[in-house]
Amino acid sequence: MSNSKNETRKAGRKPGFDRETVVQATADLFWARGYDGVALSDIMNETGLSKSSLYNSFGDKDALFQVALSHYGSTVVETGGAWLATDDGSDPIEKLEQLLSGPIEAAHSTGDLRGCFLCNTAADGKMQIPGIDDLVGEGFSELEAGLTALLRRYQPDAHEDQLRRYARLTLSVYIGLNVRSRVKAPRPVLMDIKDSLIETIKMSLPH
Amino acid sequence: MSNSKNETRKAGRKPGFDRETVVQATADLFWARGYDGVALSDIMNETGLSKSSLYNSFGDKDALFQVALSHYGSTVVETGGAWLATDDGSDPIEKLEQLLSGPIEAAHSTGDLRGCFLCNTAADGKMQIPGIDDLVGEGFSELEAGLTALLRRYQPDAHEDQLRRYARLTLSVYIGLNVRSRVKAPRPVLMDIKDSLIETIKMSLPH
DNA sequence: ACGTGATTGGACCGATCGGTCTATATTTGT
DNA sequence: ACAAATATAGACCGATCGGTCCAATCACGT
Repeated sequence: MSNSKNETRKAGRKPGFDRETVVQATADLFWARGYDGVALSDIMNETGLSKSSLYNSFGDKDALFQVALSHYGSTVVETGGAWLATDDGSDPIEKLEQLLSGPIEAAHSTGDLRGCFLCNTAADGKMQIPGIDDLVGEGFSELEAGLTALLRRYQPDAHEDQLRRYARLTLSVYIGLNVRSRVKAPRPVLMDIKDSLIETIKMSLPH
Repeated sequence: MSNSKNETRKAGRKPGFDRETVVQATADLFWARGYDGVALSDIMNETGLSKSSLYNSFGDKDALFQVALSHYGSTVVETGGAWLATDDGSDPIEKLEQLLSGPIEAAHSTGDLRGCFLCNTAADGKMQIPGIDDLVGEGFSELEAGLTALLRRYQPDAHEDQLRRYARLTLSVYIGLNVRSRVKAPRPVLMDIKDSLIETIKMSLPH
């Protein structure tokens, strides 16, 4: 008889690793170096797992990448989207400023050139990997929703359509900012982009 | 001495290919599939040249990529920038509309998912390849200059600083648009981005 | 005609890739 | 205690990568 569903209570050795930790390390690798830039041996070195364990627990490289991007989506992107959407009493424009300053400071202050994993993946043209296109789409949708909520808080009287349109504009600017951060575009250029967008929002959604 | 300028005139077999054609084909490959997505064998197949000829005439894979991106810069980007900057009597807003519609139509009408070679390269994180960062920076600068000129034509009275800031904003939006086109973002989303930017320009640089 | 020197195709190379397989270790149900 | 099921390490595999080398080819200057 088989059993109900989840309990296939069988025997077997217990995994000697924490899944979350492994996924996190894998995501960091793919984030920093992209799909082609990461070899299975890199993941083995970083996680301490052997190839068999990786295949056993996650599947092939595509599946590994899928899991990594999914993890990024349910951590960085989701918390980011929620942070944008949350009304914590802060100034919405200030929050927008912080969001856009993120990639700029990452590149110019901390020298972090990873950019945004979602953006990198989208630009990489690796969309044939199963599930990737959906994950990217969902991630961008979450950010869009967060931005829409943020703008709604800034200007509650605006039409929903208009808020969404400016949220989409903002997201596109954010993507462009991330891309240009990766190539170390001069700080004044990036600052201009940030400032002009904020100026635009202020002007288009009068307070 | 017969010869013209520079050379040590020696004997030797003549190259059996047109350099321009080879560079063009190579650029198309790298554009469509990125650095890691193209093998030397792909270039050999596409151009008909053997590995030795490629190494002899261009150098290693990095040099090949460098030449390809440079070619893209001096054709697509340069003519694009010049087209933007030229005052051909057209409506500047209409020209802006055409620019931003480019990636949208490419993805949704012709199914062309190559995006922008410059943007793809920037996002790819392959900046350690010699000369690449400069080429990318120059390309973006050209587009920025073209956009600045375009906006100046739309609103000659605006301050140069403001024009440049909005040109940079436009370029960032354009990059984001290209990235999202590659992942087949829904057409309405992309149209919203385009429309909101144009609305923004109209509002910020009153006619 | 002839030799010099550049061009060319293709064999060849070591390294690395993603992926599989087998032997062994470890845990659980009976 | 024992068998079944799972986890792990590492050897192993074929394919492919970028790059080198060499012998054959060909054009030019003399």
